Amino acid sequence: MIPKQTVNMTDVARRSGVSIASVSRALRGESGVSPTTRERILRAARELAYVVSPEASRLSGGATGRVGVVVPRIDAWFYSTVLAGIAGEFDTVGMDLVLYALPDSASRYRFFEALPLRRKVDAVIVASVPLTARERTRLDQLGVPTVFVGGHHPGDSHPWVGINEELAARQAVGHLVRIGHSDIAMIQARDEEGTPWATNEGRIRGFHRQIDEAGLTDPIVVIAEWGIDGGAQGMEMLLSMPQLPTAVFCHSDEMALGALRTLSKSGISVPHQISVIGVDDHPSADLSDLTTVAQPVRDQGLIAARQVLAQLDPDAVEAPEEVSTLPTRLVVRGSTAPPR
Amino acid sequence: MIPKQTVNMTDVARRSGVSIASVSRALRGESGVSPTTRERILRAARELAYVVSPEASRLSGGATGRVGVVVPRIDAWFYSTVLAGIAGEFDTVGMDLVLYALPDSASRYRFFEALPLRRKVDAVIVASVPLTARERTRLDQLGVPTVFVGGHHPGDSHPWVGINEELAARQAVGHLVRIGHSDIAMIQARDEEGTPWATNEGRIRGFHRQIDEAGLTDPIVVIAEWGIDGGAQGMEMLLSMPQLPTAVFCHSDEMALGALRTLSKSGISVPHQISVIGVDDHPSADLSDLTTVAQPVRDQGLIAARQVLAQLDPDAVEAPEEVSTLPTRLVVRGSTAPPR
DNA sequence: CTGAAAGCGCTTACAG
DNA sequence: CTGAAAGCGCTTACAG
Repeated sequence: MIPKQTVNMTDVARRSGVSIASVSRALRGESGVSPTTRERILRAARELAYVVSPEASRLSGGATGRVGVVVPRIDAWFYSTVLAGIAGEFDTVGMDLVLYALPDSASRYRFFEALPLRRKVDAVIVASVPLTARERTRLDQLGVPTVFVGGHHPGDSHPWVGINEELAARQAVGHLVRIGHSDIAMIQARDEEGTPWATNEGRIRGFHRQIDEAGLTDPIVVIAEWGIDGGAQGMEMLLSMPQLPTAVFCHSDEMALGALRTLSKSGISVPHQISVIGVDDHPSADLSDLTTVAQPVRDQGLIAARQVLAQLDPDAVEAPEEVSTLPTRLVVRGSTAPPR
Repeated sequence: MIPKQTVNMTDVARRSGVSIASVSRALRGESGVSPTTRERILRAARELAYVVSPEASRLSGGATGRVGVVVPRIDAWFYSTVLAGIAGEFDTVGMDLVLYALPDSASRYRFFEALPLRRKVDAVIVASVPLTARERTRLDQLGVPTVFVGGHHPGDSHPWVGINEELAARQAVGHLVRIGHSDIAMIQARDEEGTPWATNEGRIRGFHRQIDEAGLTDPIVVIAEWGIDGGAQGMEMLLSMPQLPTAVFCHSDEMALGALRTLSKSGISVPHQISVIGVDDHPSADLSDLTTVAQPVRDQGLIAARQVLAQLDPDAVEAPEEVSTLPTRLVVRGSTAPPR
């Protein structure tokens, strides 16, 4: 029994012997429909494999059943994992996910000026995109609930979920200090377009604070482009200096992996001659035996999704905390050891 | 100058002194509007910062401006990279991407039975999801153009883009044979739910064909679950056999990376005691110095996106081949060497 | 609890 | 070239 292409509410109404008004109410779980009628309607809808037209629903004042999700890029472990967390939650309630990637400043500009999401979604999740005041304003003009994942605290009343970047850096550097290192360098990440990523700022701050607290002075810092190759270059910079530090804190695991590659090519033994630590617990960190500070990533997506769903329908989902700072955790592996 | 939320076509019509029919025609660039009128309308629309309501447009016969994209999962390198390719193309024409992940058979079942994409999208891209006949039928019932990425050839007239999985496997095994190996094992991937992935089948076939052609007999084959841990387990199985092969062809780089991990833990030197090769050219393959057969992944998404856009508007985009088989390429790194 | 009807903001024959 | 009007498939007061 193949359902027709164009089953609409009228078909469901006819099949269950009621008006479309009742069908509409029953389908949206509104009160004011008798249990018997509701049951009959739901069965008819199921049998016809009926799907509400989001366009019509929206046009007459309903919701779109869609949430926009904005990420800097899709093909990076962190974001694809956050997306998976969001998608998993949305799937359980039948919410659709409209995906926007803003890989460069041109696409970011277009996005915030044209606001392509306008009138198309019930809510928005913004993952780790640093916003200017102007962009913040434009986002608010969408007039829908907005939830942030990672990046800067929105400051105002928007829900946020993420980690304490500064603390994560301190956990990493603290580990190095605790096992005896006093000559600790950092490979920092830079954005070629100068975007002020909260992650960068937080981890740099944490590094310096922890160094200060340990009473160490003048740590060496090199800055390279974000990513594996950047990490490799950062380590090359360190290698070109007169003296090698005994340990290196890398902005992220991906940069640490690049650093490890450079060290391996140079025949410098890890952790024997130098300790290396990252942040994230990227899947490759395990493979490369990299010590790191793990952050829960999928959970960040999951919680952001729940936050959005709770805002849209407080009865359907229990709302997480307005601000959820998830815990990070030191994962000790073979790339760190006491200095010789 | 912040545009008001509620400017509609009637406002534009009033301001330019014409009917909404003319406004609609002028705005969509249809013929049959005098230059003067058109000019007046466009100016009014600009002054009011008018944006067409996509809902209303769709409801009265227009397109949704949305394409559904279906992937088995989001947080795996291959799929997130394909998605990035698709998203990049869509962004250039303002097409929205509605994302669906089908991580297990339950979600797959729900998806194909409920067809949540119905009436919501202008077209669909299906990435590497093996389809039953029933699922194929259901997909067709969406009644929109459908394009496939990877996986099985659709067989019928749907466009497809992917690689020749069998050839990729032969390129890998051929390399091992060429440098002198004759004792070559394979670590195959299994799906816990028994899904018949085209990738598995193609690569297994390629392995055996190439082994046969080389005149080798009775290759050892172990089967493990897809992924890094599966690869590690597969190698453990090989290590428990009386004799180690001189080379191992792994279903994918991720499985090869797991295999390398096991070897490293066992103190077995690569490529000295055993050569390891994978398929994909996953970013970690470079880091781990893994020889592999590279496939273009982003391009698969990009081409699928163009294919869809061309079907929706032949004038806007030049259509790629109906069937695009992209080339794969041997990438020799340090994990393979002639046998001792 | 249930239904008839207005209306959401467009597109598109159909007339003129 | 231009406009009046039907209609897309819903939601939501308003009645009963």
